[in-house]
Amino acid sequence: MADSTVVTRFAPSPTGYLHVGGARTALFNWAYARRHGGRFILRIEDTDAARSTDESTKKILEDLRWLGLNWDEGPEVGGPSGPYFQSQRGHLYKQYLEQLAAIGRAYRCFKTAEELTAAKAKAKTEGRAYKYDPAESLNLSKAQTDQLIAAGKPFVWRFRMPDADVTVNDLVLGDVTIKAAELEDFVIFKSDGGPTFHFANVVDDATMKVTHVLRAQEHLMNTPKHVAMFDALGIKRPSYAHMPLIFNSDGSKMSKRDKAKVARAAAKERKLAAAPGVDDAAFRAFLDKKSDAVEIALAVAGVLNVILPEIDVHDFRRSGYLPSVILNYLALLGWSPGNDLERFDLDFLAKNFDLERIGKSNARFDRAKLLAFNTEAIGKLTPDEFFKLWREHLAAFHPVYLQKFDDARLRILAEAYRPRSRTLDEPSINGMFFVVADGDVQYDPKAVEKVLKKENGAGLAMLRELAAVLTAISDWNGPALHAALEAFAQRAGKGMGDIAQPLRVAVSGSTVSPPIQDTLALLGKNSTLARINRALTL
RNA sequence: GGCCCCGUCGUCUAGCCCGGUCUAGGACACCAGGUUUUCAUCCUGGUAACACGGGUUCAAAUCCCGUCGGGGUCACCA
Repeated sequence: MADSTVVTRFAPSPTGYLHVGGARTALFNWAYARRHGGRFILRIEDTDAARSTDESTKKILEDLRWLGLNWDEGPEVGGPSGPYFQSQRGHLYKQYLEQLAAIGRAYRCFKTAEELTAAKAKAKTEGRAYKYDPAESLNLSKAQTDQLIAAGKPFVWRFRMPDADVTVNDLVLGDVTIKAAELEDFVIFKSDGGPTFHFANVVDDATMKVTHVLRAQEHLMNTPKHVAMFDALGIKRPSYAHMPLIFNSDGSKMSKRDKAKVARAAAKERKLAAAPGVDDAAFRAFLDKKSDAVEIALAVAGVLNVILPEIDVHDFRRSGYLPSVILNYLALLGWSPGNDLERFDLDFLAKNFDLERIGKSNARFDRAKLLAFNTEAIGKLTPDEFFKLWREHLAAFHPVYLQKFDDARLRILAEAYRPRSRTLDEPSINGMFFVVADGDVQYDPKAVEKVLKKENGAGLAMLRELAAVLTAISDWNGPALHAALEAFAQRAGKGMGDIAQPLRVAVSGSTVSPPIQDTLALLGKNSTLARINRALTL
């Protein structure tokens, strides 16, 4: 039964990429709307002009689309309640502010930030909890107010909270009551003439006729403010559902700074003196924890070859996770369908998602489990599906492959890696030796020592014999190579592993590659022999 | 610190609302074997939890209270 009255929204502020926590919020709102045949709105909360960027908006839209979370109303698709950028809805906020002012529920406050800070400090030294005292502002006469305005004194507008306890009927947590004494008159219009988050949020939810607000639990203490405004405006409150938070596996908050932390630790441990493309001052600031710039973290990670923790949806995309897997895993963080069911897709959520089964306790993000889900999902892909997805991944993150390989060869490479890939990025990284010139293969010293030089160069001796065997092969393809190598192994009384490893190190530089006959076939006879000859000189 | 929310294996959770079927189920991780041409898979088995203390009851993971622990929030950020 379609309940067309349900309207949900996802309202990110465009200050960076789409965070996984935000993605889950979007997912739940999307799923709830779908489940009830309602509408899902995307709204950009860019009231903070200093931090919001168009670039970020673009990225967030792109990530949502990549995930498959399509919105019925919002940027780029329009809708009856537009515009969908708060920066373009100023007239509405003004209008509702006037309405509140007219009924005495909004008033000017001329207190400066310094005065407020001082009052807070005083309360602290006196050991009492600070609470904004509205008396002075409320007692200002019309004449006094006019005079202050005429004098150009800056002011904010505050909302007059009711002198009563406020109960929020949360669909996940149940009734939550906050005592009147805990609530204070908060700012709804800043001195720069723009609305604060609280006000814009409420006016928009009201004018967009949002019926259900599904958001993270960190907003719980904002909700009394929000419902009080709905009440003052005489507008029916939407239903609220606050969901548990998502943390790192160590219990810390998942934040962009995690990337800086990991990169900084690596830079210090390896005594990195500079990072490419980063000027010295900025780099030093980064090391001194004065800056957590993501660009610097990425540059450091690049030279030191360390993997930064994934935080944003885009990070997981770059790491080669499938959108369906991210969605599935995220849904499990805070929701469960019961019946020991764990693998499901968007379609399932659109049919089965409900608020009753949202959990109340915070969850930790477990990358190992995400990886396991991804491994399984990739294992189920057909060769064609894998090829298509990997090709897209390469186009976005490793275009060098598309320059070096035509689709026919790329398809063969894809098939060599498909059964041994847990992410779309693993083959991209592990297969680098396929796309570099023969003379540029990087030899891993440990692999060379262990496989080629150990025991008086037994591996090298083996390689010399193999070079002769391979040179004699005219029919250069997987099955033929396999047959030839196996025959040689028989004659030499060796196991396949004894011959494969020296060859693998010689042609790839490492101990890891697809099955050796496939690797050699893909590389071609010339490259194979050239690399073996080079390895012989190591 | 005030206020608010939460508390089942290492992690995510099922079970809790409607006490008995729970000697607490699943998944991931971990451990031990096995398959394998490296890697990645794959197969088999195993370890592992109701935070603690009271109470209610014939019976409590399930209901009540307290303690402890974790988290959120206290901006002219959102």
